[in-house]
Amino acid sequence: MSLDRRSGCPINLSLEVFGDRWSLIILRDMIFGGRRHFRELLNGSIEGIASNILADRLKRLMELGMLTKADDPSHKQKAIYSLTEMAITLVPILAHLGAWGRVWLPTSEELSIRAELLEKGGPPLWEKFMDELRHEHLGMPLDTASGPSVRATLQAAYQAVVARKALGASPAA
Amino acid sequence: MSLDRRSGCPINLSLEVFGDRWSLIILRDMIFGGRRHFRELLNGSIEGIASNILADRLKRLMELGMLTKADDPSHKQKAIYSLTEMAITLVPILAHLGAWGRVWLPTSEELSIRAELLEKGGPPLWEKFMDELRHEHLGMPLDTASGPSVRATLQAAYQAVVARKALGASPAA
DNA sequence: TGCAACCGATTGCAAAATGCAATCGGATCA
DNA sequence: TGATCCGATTGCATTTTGCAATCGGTTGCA
Repeated sequence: MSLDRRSGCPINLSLEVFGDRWSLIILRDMIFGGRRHFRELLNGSIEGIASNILADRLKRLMELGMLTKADDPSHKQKAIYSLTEMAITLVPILAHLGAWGRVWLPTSEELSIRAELLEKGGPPLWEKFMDELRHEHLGMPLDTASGPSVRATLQAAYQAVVARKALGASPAA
Repeated sequence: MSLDRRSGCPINLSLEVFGDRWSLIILRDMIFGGRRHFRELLNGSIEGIASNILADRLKRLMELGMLTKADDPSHKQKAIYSLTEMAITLVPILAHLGAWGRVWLPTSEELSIRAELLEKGGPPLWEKFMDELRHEHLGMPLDTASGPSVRATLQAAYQAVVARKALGASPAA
């Protein structure tokens, strides 16, 4: 919250941007979950952020240039949040972070399948995903004719794991 | 500090490890600064961590399996902290983070030169650096006959920038 | 031998951040 | 018209942080 004890070190400055418990969670939900509205972020994330913290972090991320806010034309009260290029370029970092967490931390299978696919896809997949995000959030044209979106692919893999687990421990046996 | 509101998501779990203001700063100083002792970490880092916070984070990072502590044979009171493999594999993440910060945040020239070199070196340089860290911290043999250490190279570049700036604005004009 | 400096922490206390539940005024929907 | 949803905001208890002083012990030096 401070922004003052800064030291010009890239890592330190990066930590001042998302070195807290929630900022990167919000960005994760926007990037991978496709969430754009306050309520979606409030109720959608598994971790359960409080509304005042969410409001504060959205404001802070806007001030830092990671997000922009606009009126949702379909609903006079709805605000729609968009990622900036600055936030979209976090995708490789999030991919690395997910890969590291998958190796070293007790991740759950259904929630780490996306990290696994993202890791396996490597930089080309990240680039495709970033292009899709630029399209969604910045209105850029989609130059690569593409097939299913990366997010849809990740989501489908997640659903497949959830469905398999719901059928019981030994589904195809 | 919680470790409870966990959600199995790799990114969330990663944030529970170093999603705070100081943990990653400490690891940065150990990795890039070569610091191994409490006092070095306390007085060495530009950002000025408090001693109680440092003690708490070192303990926490040990509990998480990122660090180990041992007696320094040269001094009965000195403790020497070592990185584990889990911490050493953060090097690519730190490299990416530094690269991102260098692009998007107001980094200082002398403190970002290391991030720049690390970025330009790419994965091969990171691997060499990680091997050196494994040698220093885990006692592994150095298989690649190597030339100057990565840390020394980064440090020399930093010193060169500092020296150039100390000579005044237009040194070679 | 004495004494200052240094070792890794720990303590007490003030300030700030966070978590939580209730609530706001307005817009939308039935 | 009334229930529901919208993005927040408020008040308050709890937790975390920052800061300075200090701890008991070790070391280096005169």
